[in-house]
Amino acid sequence: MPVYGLIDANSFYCSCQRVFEASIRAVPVVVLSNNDGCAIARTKEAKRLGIKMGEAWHLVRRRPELKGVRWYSSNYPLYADMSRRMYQVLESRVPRVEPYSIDEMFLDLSGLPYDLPTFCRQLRHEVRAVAKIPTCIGWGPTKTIAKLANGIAKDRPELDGVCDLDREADRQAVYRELPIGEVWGIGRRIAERLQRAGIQTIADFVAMDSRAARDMLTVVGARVQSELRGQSCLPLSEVAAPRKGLACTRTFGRLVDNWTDLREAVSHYATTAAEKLRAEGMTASFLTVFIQTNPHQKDTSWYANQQSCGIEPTCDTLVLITEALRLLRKIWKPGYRYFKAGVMLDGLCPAGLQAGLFQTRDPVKSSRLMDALDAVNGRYGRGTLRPLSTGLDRTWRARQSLLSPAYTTRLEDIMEVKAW
DNA sequence: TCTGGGGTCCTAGGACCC
DNA sequence: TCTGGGGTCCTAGGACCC
Repeated sequence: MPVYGLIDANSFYCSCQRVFEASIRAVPVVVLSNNDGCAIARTKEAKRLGIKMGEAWHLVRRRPELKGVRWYSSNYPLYADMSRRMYQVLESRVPRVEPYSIDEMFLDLSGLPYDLPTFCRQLRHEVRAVAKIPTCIGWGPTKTIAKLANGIAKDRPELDGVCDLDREADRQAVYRELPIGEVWGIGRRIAERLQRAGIQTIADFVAMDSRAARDMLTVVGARVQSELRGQSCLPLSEVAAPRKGLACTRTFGRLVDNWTDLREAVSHYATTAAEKLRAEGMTASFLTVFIQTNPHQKDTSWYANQQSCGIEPTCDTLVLITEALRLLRKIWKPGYRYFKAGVMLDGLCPAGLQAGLFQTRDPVKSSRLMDALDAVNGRYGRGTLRPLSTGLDRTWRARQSLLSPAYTTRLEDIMEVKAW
């Protein structure tokens, strides 16, 4: 029988901030989304103060009881690097590890010659000691059960950060207690639909006729049900599937009402998207540009539109900018105050695989230019060398009023320790 | 002052073809 | 001339995840 584990960092982004700032280790900490819009990570102290996931920060921060909360703009390069460190520790101790998200990894714990509760406690302590990140671990016969166990480990401090749902009897007890909405893969909509049908707890759902579950919730719901019954449907995969698309989209720091700024922003997003593409050694053959005014204000001043086109597979920044701006010209309407824009790339293929029969550009020249661009920016920092169309002032950029240093990924930001 | 930025998978329905 | 079935591909939209 397989045993799947799930290790999940506690308040990951906040924990990353705490690694480098001893003074915030015991105080409530919040990390904000791009543009300092809403709270996307909270420590348990912050949760206790009633700060909800996704709450608009400009509203929350006025509450008097939140005076002592320390908050940060999100710093993704830092979090990505801390995630890598966490993975390295796990990889050295567990035969197979599947990175699932930036702060979660599935573990294959099948057939290990250890007592699992003891082993998992040690694993937690090692991640804490080496990568400096606090975690919880849950496990069971399927990924869905491991995920559920992980949630329980988080909620119940008396479990010392681990939860074992490998035994049927333990699961049944848990299933009777927990609402169906707690299950991975059952979101708000589906939970509501199930509740209307009289299904409240996980036990109710597990007992539901499989055909009825399938008819109501399609194959997705049927799979969740099987997994909860202990039949594994979601295998562990150590190699990430090649991604299908990527995007660079941003809310502006202020509303943008003129063509020049919008053009700069879209050029900038196309540049970033192209950099991501090259970093993964891919080309794209489908490009989408979208713009929108404030979606929270849908009256006559609201406008949203998008345009897509197929392109000769490329990862060339200049080509992507040209195409993106051509699409932008088609959808741009003057007189609106734009709130957000984005560039999305699809039809991703490994670079160098499919040289088109009727190549209209010189691929050697393009790839040399892009290599040079990436080399300069790699050495002297992103954006050192960039197309002029991405703008000089860039006043539309998102707010990041409290961005912490990139402690582990930028040499200038490395911590200085003075001893005397 | 005013609300994130990514991704995935599945299904339904239309177009088109044999 | 009329009618039927079945397959593929594409897209939009919904639901989920972090």
